[in-house]
Amino acid sequence: MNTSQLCLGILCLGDASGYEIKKAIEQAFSHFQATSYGSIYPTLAKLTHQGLVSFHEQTQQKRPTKKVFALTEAGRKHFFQTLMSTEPTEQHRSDFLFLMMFAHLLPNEQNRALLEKQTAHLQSELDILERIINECPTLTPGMRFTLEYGIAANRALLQLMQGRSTALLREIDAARSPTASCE
Amino acid sequence: MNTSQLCLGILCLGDASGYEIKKAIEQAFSHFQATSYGSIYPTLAKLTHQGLVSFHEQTQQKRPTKKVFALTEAGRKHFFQTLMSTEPTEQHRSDFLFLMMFAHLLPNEQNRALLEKQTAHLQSELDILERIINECPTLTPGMRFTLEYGIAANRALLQLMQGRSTALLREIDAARSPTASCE
DNA sequence: AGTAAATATATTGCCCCGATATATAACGAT
DNA sequence: ATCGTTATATATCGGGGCAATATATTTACT
Repeated sequence: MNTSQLCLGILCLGDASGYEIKKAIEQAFSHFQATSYGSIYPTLAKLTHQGLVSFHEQTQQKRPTKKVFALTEAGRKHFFQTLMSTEPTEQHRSDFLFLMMFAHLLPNEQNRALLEKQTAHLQSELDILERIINECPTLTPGMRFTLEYGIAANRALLQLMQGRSTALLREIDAARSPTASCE
Repeated sequence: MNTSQLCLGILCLGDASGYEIKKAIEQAFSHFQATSYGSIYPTLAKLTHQGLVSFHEQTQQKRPTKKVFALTEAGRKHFFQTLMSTEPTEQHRSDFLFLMMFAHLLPNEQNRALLEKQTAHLQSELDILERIINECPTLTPGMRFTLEYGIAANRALLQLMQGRSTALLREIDAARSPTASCE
Protein backbone atom coordinates (compact mmCIF):
# COMPACT_ATOMS: atom_id res chain seq x y z
CA MET A 1 0.00 0.00 0.00
CA ASN A 2 1.61 3.25 -1.09
CA THR A 3 0.77 6.91 -0.55
CA SER A 4 -1.20 7.11 -3.82
CA GLN A 5 -3.64 4.43 -2.68
CA LEU A 6 -3.94 5.99 0.77
CA CYS A 7 -4.81 9.39 -0.73
CA LEU A 8 -7.27 7.90 -3.22
CA GLY A 9 -8.86 5.91 -0.39
CA ILE A 10 -9.42 9.00 1.74
CA LEU A 11 -10.74 11.00 -1.24
CA CYS A 12 -13.12 8.11 -1.91
CA LEU A 13 -14.76 8.99 1.41
CA GLY A 14 -14.97 12.73 0.57
CA ASP A 15 -13.07 15.73 -0.84
CA ALA A 16 -10.11 16.98 1.20
CA SER A 17 -6.93 19.07 1.17
CA GLY A 18 -3.48 17.55 1.75
CA TYR A 19 -3.59 18.66 5.35
CA GLU A 20 -7.03 17.10 5.84
CA ILE A 21 -5.92 13.85 4.17
CA LYS A 22 -3.10 13.49 6.68
CA LYS A 23 -5.48 14.16 9.56
CA ALA A 24 -7.98 11.63 8.18
CA ILE A 25 -5.31 8.92 7.88
CA GLU A 26 -4.22 9.59 11.45
CA GLN A 27 -7.79 9.32 12.69
CA ALA A 28 -9.18 6.45 10.63
CA PHE A 29 -6.13 4.33 9.81
CA SER A 30 -3.71 5.18 12.62
CA HIS A 31 -3.48 1.60 13.95
CA PHE A 32 -2.45 0.09 10.61
CA GLN A 33 -1.15 2.79 8.25
CA ALA A 34 1.00 5.92 8.50
CA THR A 35 2.28 8.65 6.20
CA SER A 36 3.83 12.12 6.18
CA TYR A 37 3.51 15.48 4.39
CA GLY A 38 6.75 14.68 2.57
CA SER A 39 4.87 11.84 0.89
CA ILE A 40 1.41 13.36 0.54
CA TYR A 41 2.11 16.63 -1.27
CA PRO A 42 4.33 15.22 -4.05
CA THR A 43 1.85 12.34 -4.45
CA LEU A 44 -1.12 14.70 -4.86
CA ALA A 45 0.85 16.62 -7.51
CA LYS A 46 1.57 13.34 -9.32
CA LEU A 47 -2.05 12.16 -9.08
CA THR A 48 -3.24 15.51 -10.47
CA HIS A 49 -0.80 15.17 -13.36
CA GLN A 50 -2.13 11.64 -14.02
CA GLY A 51 -5.72 12.91 -14.01
CA LEU A 52 -6.75 10.66 -11.10
CA VAL A 53 -7.65 13.64 -8.90
CA SER A 54 -8.59 17.28 -9.56
CA PHE A 55 -8.55 20.29 -7.24
CA HIS A 56 -9.90 23.77 -6.82
CA GLU A 57 -8.38 26.50 -4.67
CA GLN A 58 -10.65 27.48 -1.83
CA THR A 59 -9.90 30.86 -0.29
CA GLN A 60 -10.89 31.00 3.34
CA GLN A 61 -11.40 33.93 5.66
CA LYS A 62 -8.76 33.94 8.41
CA ARG A 63 -7.03 30.78 7.12
CA PRO A 64 -4.47 30.17 4.37
CA THR A 65 -6.00 29.27 0.99
CA LYS A 66 -6.31 25.52 0.61
CA LYS A 67 -6.39 23.21 -2.39
CA VAL A 68 -9.38 20.90 -2.08
CA PHE A 69 -8.81 17.67 -3.99
CA ALA A 70 -11.52 15.40 -5.42
CA LEU A 71 -11.46 11.97 -7.07
CA THR A 72 -12.06 12.02 -10.84
CA GLU A 73 -13.96 9.22 -12.54
CA ALA A 74 -10.62 7.82 -13.77
CA GLY A 75 -9.33 7.99 -10.19
CA ARG A 76 -12.31 6.07 -8.84
CA LYS A 77 -11.84 3.35 -11.46
CA HIS A 78 -8.12 3.15 -10.79
CA PHE A 79 -8.69 2.90 -7.03
CA PHE A 80 -11.21 0.11 -7.44
CA GLN A 81 -8.94 -1.86 -9.77
CA THR A 82 -6.04 -1.50 -7.32
CA LEU A 83 -8.24 -2.73 -4.46
CA MET A 84 -9.14 -5.80 -6.53
CA SER A 85 -5.49 -6.69 -7.20
CA THR A 86 -3.94 -5.86 -3.80
CA GLU A 87 -2.68 -8.81 -1.75
CA PRO A 88 -3.75 -8.78 1.94
CA THR A 89 -0.23 -8.53 3.41
CA GLU A 90 0.76 -7.45 6.91
CA GLN A 91 3.98 -6.31 8.48
CA HIS A 92 4.89 -5.56 12.04
CA ARG A 93 7.89 -3.44 13.04
CA SER A 94 8.73 -3.49 16.71
CA ASP A 95 11.66 -1.78 18.34
CA PHE A 96 10.22 -3.05 21.61
CA LEU A 97 10.74 -6.70 20.60
CA PHE A 98 14.19 -5.91 19.19
CA LEU A 99 15.15 -4.48 22.59
CA MET A 100 13.70 -7.54 24.37
CA MET A 101 15.88 -9.71 22.11
CA PHE A 102 18.89 -8.11 23.82
CA ALA A 103 17.37 -7.78 27.30
CA HIS A 104 20.24 -9.85 28.72
CA LEU A 105 22.62 -6.99 27.84
CA LEU A 106 20.58 -4.31 29.63
CA PRO A 107 20.24 -3.53 33.35
CA ASN A 108 16.97 -4.83 34.72
CA GLU A 109 15.76 -1.36 35.71
CA GLN A 110 15.88 -0.52 32.00
CA ASN A 111 14.03 -3.72 31.10
CA ARG A 112 11.37 -2.98 33.71
CA ALA A 113 10.94 0.54 32.30
CA LEU A 114 10.62 -0.84 28.75
CA LEU A 115 7.97 -3.35 29.80
CA GLU A 116 6.02 -0.66 31.64
CA LYS A 117 6.15 1.74 28.69
CA GLN A 118 5.00 -0.98 26.33
CA THR A 119 2.13 -1.97 28.62
CA ALA A 120 1.02 1.64 28.91
CA HIS A 121 1.22 2.04 25.15
CA LEU A 122 -0.93 -1.04 24.50
CA GLN A 123 -3.47 0.15 27.06
CA SER A 124 -3.76 3.60 25.48
CA GLU A 125 -4.15 2.10 21.99
CA LEU A 126 -6.86 -0.19 23.32
CA ASP A 127 -8.67 2.72 24.98
CA ILE A 128 -8.64 4.75 21.75
CA LEU A 129 -10.02 1.88 19.64
CA GLU A 130 -12.71 1.01 22.18
CA ARG A 131 -13.79 4.65 22.43
CA ILE A 132 -14.18 4.87 18.65
CA ILE A 133 -16.13 1.63 18.34
CA ASN A 134 -18.46 2.60 21.18
CA GLU A 135 -19.05 6.20 20.13
CA CYS A 136 -19.55 5.71 16.38
CA PRO A 137 -22.69 3.66 15.66
CA THR A 138 -22.74 4.46 11.93
CA LEU A 139 -19.49 2.75 10.90
CA THR A 140 -19.59 0.35 7.96
CA PRO A 141 -19.15 -3.34 8.91
CA GLY A 142 -15.66 -3.31 7.35
CA MET A 143 -14.56 -0.28 9.35
CA ARG A 144 -15.97 -1.78 12.53
CA PHE A 145 -14.04 -4.97 11.80
CA THR A 146 -10.70 -3.13 11.53
CA LEU A 147 -11.35 -1.76 15.02
CA GLU A 148 -12.26 -5.20 16.38
CA TYR A 149 -9.04 -6.53 14.87
CA GLY A 150 -6.93 -3.93 16.66
CA ILE A 151 -8.83 -4.44 19.90
CA ALA A 152 -8.33 -8.23 19.79
CA ALA A 153 -4.57 -7.90 19.25
CA ASN A 154 -4.11 -5.23 21.92
CA ARG A 155 -6.20 -7.10 24.50
CA ALA A 156 -4.24 -10.33 24.03
CA LEU A 157 -0.88 -8.56 24.21
CA LEU A 158 -1.88 -6.52 27.24
CA GLN A 159 -2.89 -9.72 29.00
CA LEU A 160 0.49 -11.28 28.14
CA MET A 161 2.38 -8.23 29.40
CA GLN A 162 0.43 -8.09 32.65
CA GLY A 163 0.77 -11.79 33.38
CA ARG A 164 4.33 -12.32 32.25
CA SER A 165 6.40 -9.18 32.99
CA THR A 166 7.52 -9.86 36.56
CA ALA A 167 8.45 -13.49 35.84
CA LEU A 168 10.34 -12.39 32.73
CA LEU A 169 12.45 -9.92 34.70
CA ARG A 170 13.34 -12.66 37.19
CA GLU A 171 14.24 -15.07 34.37
CA ILE A 172 16.50 -12.52 32.69
CA ASP A 173 18.36 -11.94 35.96
CA ALA A 174 18.62 -15.67 36.64
CA ALA A 175 20.09 -16.30 33.17
CA ARG A 176 22.71 -13.59 33.77
CA SER A 177 24.40 -15.59 36.57
CA PRO A 178 23.61 -19.26 35.93
CA THR A 179 24.94 -20.32 39.36
CA ALA A 180 22.17 -18.40 41.12
CA SER A 181 19.53 -20.91 40.07
CA CYS A 182 21.69 -23.92 41.04
CA GLU A 183 22.27 -23.05 44.68
CA MET B 1 15.38 0.77 14.39
CA ASN B 2 17.52 1.16 11.30
CA THR B 3 19.71 -1.21 9.30
CA SER B 4 22.87 -0.23 11.23
CA GLN B 5 21.35 -1.36 14.53
CA LEU B 6 20.01 -4.56 12.96
CA CYS B 7 23.47 -5.44 11.60
CA LEU B 8 25.23 -4.58 14.87
CA GLY B 9 22.64 -6.66 16.73
CA ILE B 10 23.25 -9.73 14.62
CA LEU B 11 27.04 -9.29 14.81
CA CYS B 12 26.66 -9.06 18.59
CA LEU B 13 25.51 -12.70 18.47
CA GLY B 14 28.45 -13.80 16.27
CA ASP B 15 30.55 -12.92 13.20
CA ALA B 16 28.79 -13.06 9.84
CA SER B 17 28.86 -12.02 6.17
CA GLY B 18 26.25 -9.72 4.65
CA TYR B 19 24.44 -12.71 3.23
CA GLU B 20 24.46 -14.47 6.61
CA ILE B 21 23.22 -11.32 8.37
CA LYS B 22 20.17 -11.21 6.10
CA LYS B 23 19.47 -14.89 6.73
CA ALA B 24 19.84 -14.39 10.48
CA ILE B 25 17.38 -11.47 10.49
CA GLU B 26 14.90 -13.55 8.51
CA GLN B 27 15.19 -16.43 10.96
CA ALA B 28 15.40 -14.65 14.31
CA PHE B 29 13.52 -11.38 13.76
CA SER B 30 11.17 -12.19 10.88
CA HIS B 31 7.96 -11.50 12.84
CA PHE B 32 8.97 -7.96 13.85
CA GLN B 33 11.79 -6.70 11.60
CA ALA B 34 12.73 -6.90 7.92
CA THR B 35 15.52 -5.70 5.66
CA SER B 36 17.08 -6.19 2.22
CA TYR B 37 20.47 -6.54 0.54
CA GLY B 38 20.03 -3.04 -0.83
CA SER B 39 20.17 -1.82 2.78
CA ILE B 40 22.66 -4.26 4.29
CA TYR B 41 25.65 -3.95 1.95
CA PRO B 42 25.87 -0.14 1.90
CA THR B 43 25.32 -0.15 5.68
CA LEU B 44 28.19 -2.60 6.27
CA ALA B 45 30.46 -0.39 4.15
CA LYS B 46 29.44 2.64 6.22
CA LEU B 47 29.92 0.79 9.53
CA THR B 48 33.39 -0.34 8.40
CA HIS B 49 34.26 3.25 7.51
CA GLN B 50 33.06 4.36 10.96
CA GLY B 51 35.19 1.69 12.65
CA LEU B 52 32.20 -0.01 14.29
CA VAL B 53 32.83 -3.30 12.44
CA SER B 54 35.87 -4.90 10.79
CA PHE B 55 36.08 -7.69 8.24
CA HIS B 56 38.43 -10.25 6.74
CA GLU B 57 37.98 -11.95 3.38
CA GLN B 58 37.48 -15.67 3.74
CA THR B 59 38.17 -17.69 0.61
CA GLN B 60 36.10 -20.85 0.44
CA GLN B 61 36.45 -23.97 -1.65
CA LYS B 62 33.53 -24.32 -4.04
CA ARG B 63 31.87 -21.07 -2.83
CA PRO B 64 32.46 -17.40 -3.68
CA THR B 65 34.83 -15.59 -1.32
CA LYS B 66 32.96 -13.93 1.51
CA LYS B 67 33.66 -10.95 3.75
CA VAL B 68 33.18 -12.00 7.35
CA PHE B 69 32.30 -9.00 9.53
CA ALA B 70 32.94 -8.71 13.27
CA LEU B 71 31.98 -6.12 15.89
CA THR B 72 34.84 -3.92 17.06
CA GLU B 73 35.04 -2.75 20.65
CA ALA B 74 33.76 0.66 19.49
CA GLY B 75 30.88 -1.09 17.73
CA ARG B 76 29.90 -3.01 20.85
CA LYS B 77 29.90 0.19 22.91
CA HIS B 78 27.90 2.04 20.27
CA PHE B 79 25.34 -0.76 20.03
CA PHE B 80 24.88 -0.86 23.81
CA GLN B 81 24.44 2.90 24.03
CA THR B 82 21.87 2.83 21.23
CA LEU B 83 19.96 0.05 23.01
CA MET B 84 19.89 2.18 26.16
CA SER B 85 18.44 5.19 24.33
CA THR B 86 15.98 3.47 21.96
CA GLU B 87 12.29 4.03 22.63
CA PRO B 88 10.14 0.84 22.61
CA THR B 89 7.94 1.85 19.65
CA GLU B 90 5.78 -0.39 17.49
CA GLN B 91 4.16 0.01 14.09
CA HIS B 92 1.78 -2.17 12.20
CA ARG B 93 1.24 -1.90 8.45
CA SER B 94 -1.69 -3.86 7.12
CA ASP B 95 -2.92 -3.88 3.56
CA PHE B 96 -5.45 -6.46 4.75
CA LEU B 97 -7.13 -3.94 7.09
CA PHE B 98 -6.96 -1.21 4.45
CA LEU B 99 -8.85 -3.52 2.09
CA MET B 100 -11.40 -4.36 4.82
CA MET B 101 -11.95 -0.60 5.25
CA PHE B 102 -13.30 -0.58 1.69
CA ALA B 103 -14.99 -4.01 1.78
CA HIS B 104 -18.33 -2.37 0.89
CA LEU B 105 -16.85 -1.50 -2.54
CA LEU B 106 -15.75 -5.07 -3.32
CA PRO B 107 -17.75 -8.13 -4.41
CA ASN B 108 -18.26 -10.51 -1.52
CA GLU B 109 -16.42 -13.36 -3.25
CA GLN B 110 -13.37 -11.10 -3.13
CA ASN B 111 -13.96 -10.31 0.55
CA ARG B 112 -14.32 -14.00 1.33
CA ALA B 113 -11.04 -14.76 -0.45
CA LEU B 114 -9.28 -11.97 1.46
CA LEU B 115 -10.52 -13.26 4.81
CA GLU B 116 -9.46 -16.80 3.95
CA LYS B 117 -5.98 -15.70 2.84
CA GLN B 118 -5.53 -13.68 6.00
CA THR B 119 -6.67 -16.57 8.19
CA ALA B 120 -4.25 -18.93 6.45
CA HIS B 121 -1.45 -16.40 6.84
CA LEU B 122 -2.05 -15.99 10.58
CA GLN B 123 -2.17 -19.77 11.00
CA SER B 124 1.14 -20.31 9.20
CA GLU B 125 2.81 -17.53 11.22
CA LEU B 126 1.52 -19.13 14.41
CA ASP B 127 2.80 -22.57 13.35
CA ILE B 128 6.28 -21.20 12.66
CA LEU B 129 6.55 -19.40 16.00
CA GLU B 130 5.26 -22.40 17.95
CA ARG B 131 7.70 -24.72 16.19
CA ILE B 132 10.62 -22.47 17.11
CA ILE B 133 9.61 -22.11 20.76
CA ASN B 134 9.09 -25.86 21.12
CA GLU B 135 12.23 -26.98 19.33
CA CYS B 136 14.74 -24.51 20.80
CA PRO B 137 15.19 -25.09 24.54
CA THR B 138 18.30 -22.88 24.84
CA LEU B 139 16.78 -19.52 23.94
CA THR B 140 17.42 -16.59 26.27
CA PRO B 141 14.35 -15.45 28.25
CA GLY B 142 14.15 -12.29 26.11
CA MET B 143 14.17 -14.24 22.86
CA ARG B 144 11.56 -16.65 24.19
CA PHE B 145 9.42 -13.66 25.15
CA THR B 146 9.48 -12.22 21.62
CA LEU B 147 8.08 -15.55 20.41
CA GLU B 148 5.39 -15.62 23.09
CA TYR B 149 4.45 -12.10 22.06
CA GLY B 150 3.97 -13.10 18.43
CA ILE B 151 2.09 -16.25 19.42
CA ALA B 152 -0.32 -14.32 21.67
CA ALA B 153 -1.15 -11.82 18.92
CA ASN B 154 -1.58 -14.45 16.20
CA ARG B 155 -3.73 -16.70 18.41
CA ALA B 156 -6.09 -13.86 19.32
CA LEU B 157 -6.41 -12.66 15.73
CA LEU B 158 -6.93 -16.17 14.41
CA GLN B 159 -9.73 -16.67 16.92
CA LEU B 160 -11.33 -13.40 15.80
CA MET B 161 -11.09 -14.37 12.13
CA GLN B 162 -12.55 -17.82 12.71
CA GLY B 163 -15.42 -16.58 14.83
CA ARG B 164 -16.28 -13.43 12.95
CA SER B 165 -15.70 -13.98 9.20
CA THR B 166 -19.04 -15.43 8.13
CA ALA B 167 -21.07 -12.90 10.12
CA LEU B 168 -18.94 -10.08 8.70
CA LEU B 169 -19.64 -11.15 5.12
CA ARG B 170 -23.36 -11.17 5.85
CA GLU B 171 -23.19 -7.72 7.46
CA ILE B 172 -21.32 -6.26 4.48
CA ASP B 173 -23.96 -7.60 2.12
CA ALA B 174 -26.79 -6.38 4.32
CA ALA B 175 -25.32 -2.86 4.47
CA ARG B 176 -25.11 -2.77 0.64
CA SER B 177 -28.92 -2.84 0.24
CA PRO B 178 -30.38 -1.44 3.46
CA THR B 179 -33.93 -2.49 2.53
CA ALA B 180 -32.99 -6.16 2.71
CA SER B 181 -32.75 -6.08 6.50
CA CYS B 182 -36.06 -4.23 6.88
CA GLU B 183 -38.33 -6.72 5.17
C1' DA C 1 2.47 41.79 24.72
C1' DG C 2 4.13 37.34 24.15
C1' DT C 3 3.97 32.63 22.98
C1' DA C 4 2.18 28.33 22.09
C1' DA C 5 -0.86 25.61 19.17
C1' DA C 6 -3.61 24.86 15.09
C1' DT C 7 -4.24 25.42 10.07
C1' DA C 8 -2.04 24.96 5.53
C1' DT C 9 1.52 23.94 1.82
C1' DA C 10 5.93 22.61 0.31
C1' DT C 11 10.95 21.09 0.05
C1' DT C 12 15.20 18.78 1.40
C1' DG C 13 18.16 15.13 2.67
C1' DC C 14 18.74 10.80 4.23
C1' DC C 15 17.38 6.16 4.29
C1' DC C 16 15.02 2.04 2.70
C1' DC C 17 13.10 -1.52 -0.43
C1' DG C 18 12.51 -4.21 -4.59
C1' DA C 19 14.52 -5.39 -8.66
C1' DT C 20 18.36 -6.49 -11.12
C1' DA C 21 23.20 -7.94 -12.41
C1' DT C 22 26.96 -11.14 -11.81
C1' DA C 23 29.19 -15.46 -10.62
C1' DT C 24 29.57 -20.20 -8.83
C1' DA C 25 27.96 -24.75 -7.63
C1' DA C 26 24.98 -28.13 -5.62
C1' DC C 27 20.86 -30.84 -6.49
C1' DG C 28 17.21 -33.05 -8.70
C1' DA C 29 14.71 -34.35 -12.84
C1' DT C 30 14.38 -35.98 -17.36
C1' DA D 1 24.16 -35.99 -19.61
C1' DT D 2 22.23 -31.70 -19.41
C1' DC D 3 18.65 -28.74 -18.02
C1' DG D 4 16.44 -25.96 -14.68
C1' DT D 5 16.09 -24.69 -9.90
C1' DT D 6 17.87 -23.49 -5.65
C1' DA D 7 21.52 -21.81 -2.68
C1' DT D 8 25.65 -19.04 -1.79
C1' DA D 9 27.64 -14.40 -2.20
C1' DT D 10 28.22 -9.30 -3.27
C1' DA D 11 26.75 -5.07 -5.16
C1' DT D 12 24.10 -1.15 -7.40
C1' DC D 13 20.11 1.54 -9.09
C1' DG D 14 15.79 3.90 -9.13
C1' DG D 15 11.74 5.07 -7.05
C1' DG D 16 9.74 6.06 -2.86
C1' DG D 17 9.05 7.13 1.98
C1' DC D 18 10.03 9.65 6.46
C1' DA D 19 11.60 13.18 9.64
C1' DA D 20 12.83 17.68 9.84
C1' DT D 21 12.44 22.19 8.42
C1' DA D 22 10.66 26.61 6.25
C1' DT D 23 6.94 29.79 5.68
C1' DA D 24 2.63 32.13 6.79
C1' DT D 25 -1.58 33.12 9.36
C1' DT D 26 -4.71 33.11 13.28
C1' DT D 27 -6.65 31.62 17.67
C1' DA D 28 -6.21 31.29 22.49
C1' DC D 29 -4.07 31.46 26.55
C1' DT D 30 -0.75 33.79 29.75
